[in-house]
Amino acid sequence: MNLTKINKSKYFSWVQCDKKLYFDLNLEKKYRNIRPSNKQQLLNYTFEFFDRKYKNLYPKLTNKKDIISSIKSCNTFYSLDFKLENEKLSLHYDAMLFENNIIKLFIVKPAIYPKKNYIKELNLQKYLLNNFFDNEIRSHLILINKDYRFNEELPDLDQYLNIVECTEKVESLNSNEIELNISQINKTILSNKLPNTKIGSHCKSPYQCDYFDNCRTKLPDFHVEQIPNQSKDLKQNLLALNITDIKKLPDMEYFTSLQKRIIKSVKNSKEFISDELGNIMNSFKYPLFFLDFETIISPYKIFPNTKPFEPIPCMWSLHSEKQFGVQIQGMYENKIYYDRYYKFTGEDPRREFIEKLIVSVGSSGSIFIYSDFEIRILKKIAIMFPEYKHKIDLIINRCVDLLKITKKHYYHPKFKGSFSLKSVSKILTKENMYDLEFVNSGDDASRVLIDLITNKINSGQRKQIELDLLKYAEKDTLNLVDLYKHLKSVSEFM
DNA sequence: TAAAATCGCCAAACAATGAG
DNA sequence: CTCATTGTTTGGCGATTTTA
Repeated sequence: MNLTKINKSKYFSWVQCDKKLYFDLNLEKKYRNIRPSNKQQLLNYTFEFFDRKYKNLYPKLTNKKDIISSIKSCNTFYSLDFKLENEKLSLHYDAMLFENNIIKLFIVKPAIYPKKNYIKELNLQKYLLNNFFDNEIRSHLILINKDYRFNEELPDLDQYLNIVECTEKVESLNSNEIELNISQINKTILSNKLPNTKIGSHCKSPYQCDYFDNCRTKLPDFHVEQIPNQSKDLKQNLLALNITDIKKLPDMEYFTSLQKRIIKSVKNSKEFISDELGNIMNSFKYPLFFLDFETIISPYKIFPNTKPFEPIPCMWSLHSEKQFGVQIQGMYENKIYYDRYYKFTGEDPRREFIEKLIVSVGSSGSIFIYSDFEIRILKKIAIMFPEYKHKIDLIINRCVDLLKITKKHYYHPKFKGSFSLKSVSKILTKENMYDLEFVNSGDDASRVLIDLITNKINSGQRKQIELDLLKYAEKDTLNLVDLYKHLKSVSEFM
C-alpha cells in the first residue's frame, strides 16, 4: 500500500486540527474556500534578489541530486524554488544558500514580523534537511519592511525586503515533536474516519478554518463560544463546566458586565435597552450623515508615496437625512439622500477623496460611523494634506461611533455575541441579505476594489463588478441608517 | 525581631475587537 | 497588517500583617 506523502499543507492542517485534515482529504473541492495567495509577487522579488546577489558567485542548482551532491562535497551554491522529499515528507523550499559549509534556509512571507507558525514551518523544513545532511542549518524569513516608502520606481529590494534570521527561535522548538506528528498524521490518513474533535480556539488559529461552519451545524444556536472577550480563565471554567448552551449556564460571578448582559438577554430571549439610550439618540444634530470608507491594503506598491500595508482610501459612501422626519400618510418617513466618491482608474484617489468629502459633509450635523476606522483614516489624511487639517479636525469632532453606542446600550440575542455591523444588521427588518454576485462581505469588497484599481479584472466582468461594489458600499451605509432608526425607535418606548 | 507572606495599588503588557 | 480602544492579567513595590 502506498502512503500518501505528507506535504506542508497536510502537515499544518493536522497541526491546527486533525478534523481539518480529514475534511481536506474527503470533502470535495467546491466546498472549500480557496483563497488566492498573495505570495507570488514577493517570491518573484526574492528570486530576483538572489539572482542579482549570487549569480556571479555561485552556481544555481535546481534539482535534488545536484543539491545533495554539492552539500556532501562542500561546494557552494544557491537554489530557488525547489522540492525535497524523503519517503514520508515532501516539501517545497523557497530559497537556500550553501556557503562556508552552512545551509541557509529562507521562507518568503508577505508579512512584517516573524509569527510563531512561520517558525514552525522553518522547523519542519529544517527537519527534512536534517534527514539528508549533518550540516549546520540557519533559518531565515524573508519579510517586508513596513517602513519602506514606495516611489515612482520599482522597489529597491535591498530596502524593501526584510531578511530576518530566526535560527534561535527555530532551535527553541522541539523537533522530536515533528516525528510524532508525522506518525499521527499517517494514522489519521490511513484510518480515514471523521475525528470527533471538539470546536475551540484552534478553529481560528493560526487561520480561520475553511470548515468552520461544518463543525457547528449540530451545536446549540447560542453556544458559549459566542460569549465575547473570554479570558483564558473563563475559557477553562466553561470547559470544566462542560456546558455548551448559553441558555443552560448557571449564574456566575466571573463574567464581565457585558457578558452578563448578553447571557441574560439570550436566556430571556429579550433585547437589552439601556436607560440612557433614549437621551443619547435624541442628542444628535441635523443634518444626519452616515459615512463609510473603503480602503485598499497591500504589501505591494499600488501608488507611489505609500508604504506597505498602509490603508489607502479610495471610496466613500454617504447617506444623509437633512431634516427631522415628517409624517407621510401616517408613516414616519424621512427623505434620505445619497452621495459617494470612488475612483477605480488606477490614479491616486487620495486628494480628490478628501476634497469631495469636505464639500459633501458640509459644516454641521452629526456624522455616524461604525468603529473608529474612518477617524483614523481621516487623521492620516490630515497629516498628508496639512492644508486640510483644520477642516478634517472639524469633521472628526462631528463623528459619532454607533458601534460604541450599540455595545454599551443595546443588545439583541441575534447578535450572537458579535457587534460587527454585519451581525448587528441581521436584526433589522428590511431585507439585508448581502446577495450580490461578486461582493458579499467586507473582505470581498476590499479584494474587488484592489483588483479594480490594479486592473486585474477583465473588461467583460468589470462593469458588473463595479456595480456590485457600488451597491455593496451603498448598502453598508444604509445599514447604518437602519441601525440608527432602530436604536431610536426602541429607545422611544422606554 | 527579622524574615516571610499578603495586600493594595499602579503601570505596563497582553488579548480581543472592530473596520478596511 | 494596522491601530485605537477596552478590559484583563501580570509584575513591581512598598506597607502591613503573619510567622518562626
